[in-house]
Amino acid sequence: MTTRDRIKAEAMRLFVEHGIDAVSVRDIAAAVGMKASNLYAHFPAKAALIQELFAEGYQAYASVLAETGGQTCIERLDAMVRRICALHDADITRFRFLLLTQHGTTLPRDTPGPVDEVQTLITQGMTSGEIPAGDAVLVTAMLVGVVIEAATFRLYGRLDRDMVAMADEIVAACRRIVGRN
Amino acid sequence: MTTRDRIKAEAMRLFVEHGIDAVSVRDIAAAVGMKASNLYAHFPAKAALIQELFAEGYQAYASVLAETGGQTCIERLDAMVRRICALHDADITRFRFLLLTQHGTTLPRDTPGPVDEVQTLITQGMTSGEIPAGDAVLVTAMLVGVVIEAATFRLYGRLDRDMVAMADEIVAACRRIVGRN
DNA sequence: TGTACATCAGTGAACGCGCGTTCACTGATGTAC
DNA sequence: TGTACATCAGTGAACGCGCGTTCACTGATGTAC
Repeated sequence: MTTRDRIKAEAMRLFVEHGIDAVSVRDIAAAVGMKASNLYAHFPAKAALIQELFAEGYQAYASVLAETGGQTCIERLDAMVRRICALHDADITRFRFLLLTQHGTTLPRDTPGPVDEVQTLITQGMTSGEIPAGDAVLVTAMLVGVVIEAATFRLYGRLDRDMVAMADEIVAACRRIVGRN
Repeated sequence: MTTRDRIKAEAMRLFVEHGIDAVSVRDIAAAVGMKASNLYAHFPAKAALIQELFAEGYQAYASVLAETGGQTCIERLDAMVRRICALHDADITRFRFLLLTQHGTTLPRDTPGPVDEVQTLITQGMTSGEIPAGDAVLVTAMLVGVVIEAATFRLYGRLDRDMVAMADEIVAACRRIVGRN
């Protein structure tokens, strides 16, 4: 693990624990075991570090969705939900970081995010007739909301099962939302 | 409108527009048309102002849910969703503020929030058998997620209809999630 | 084998800045006699 | 009617602080001759 990666890991941990604005570059440096000035040998600015963490995390979720296969749209939707659950459980800190930064950080508008992957799938399903026609964007919003909020409840201790353990119920709800149960 | 209320309104507007940490007490004072020092005649600290805004907004949502009537659980759930949609459309800035502060601000743990109102309803419905048995907390999370994410999509311009205009579709999805469509 | 040099992660001290907050003061307005 | 006083929203200047960032420097390690 390179020094650069250690900085990223410690920074994300601290951001999640205390909030982004409450963590100074001195805090991050101390967690890594160096002085703040040396962070600037690895990142041009604090904002660049945050941006990189966000973009990578967001990208990871988008990639996992983009790679998901399946014969029918419903099968693909099921698989997407399950893979997101698994990805969440594998790195809860990252999920929490994305949750924390989602409102406020802006991304390059051209790169498709996780939401776009779902929206594309739903739109296809409606076009082909596999899914009952409707407002594809609204349906996408509701699907995304179901997964995110379940994870958020887990984050704050309202739910204590892993996302993977709840995946069957979440998948079932998603199927009902799109109208194919 | 008292000076105190003007401070609260301008502060919320600025917080939503630029993010909480990016808005200084000088910014708020300038928006109201006074000097920063005079804010302290109305609020003991910046944090107290934020706390008050959050608590009031959160409370408003909880109250609206608590007051919702209806014969059956499903009727009450429908009504809750519609009232939340209306409340959202009536003050989008407040919704956005709550969205922004939800991760990071902590509330007095004893006061029941909007989420608790929904959870109580779902639990009752499952106990009485009106709603198919299941994990009441998970179902609550998914219901909350559906509404919040639809509003979030609207906030970021992915959806451009008012929440009230989408209420029928949202209500239908909620019914399917609880298993009574 | 020994010496000179290049590389490079990391340091220490300092910078200017804007932050939240305090406090003695002002000046307009209302009230008592 | 005029004077003295209380009230109170608002001001101006200053405070100490921690922030992000810069930069000349250090000291260990590897390499060439």
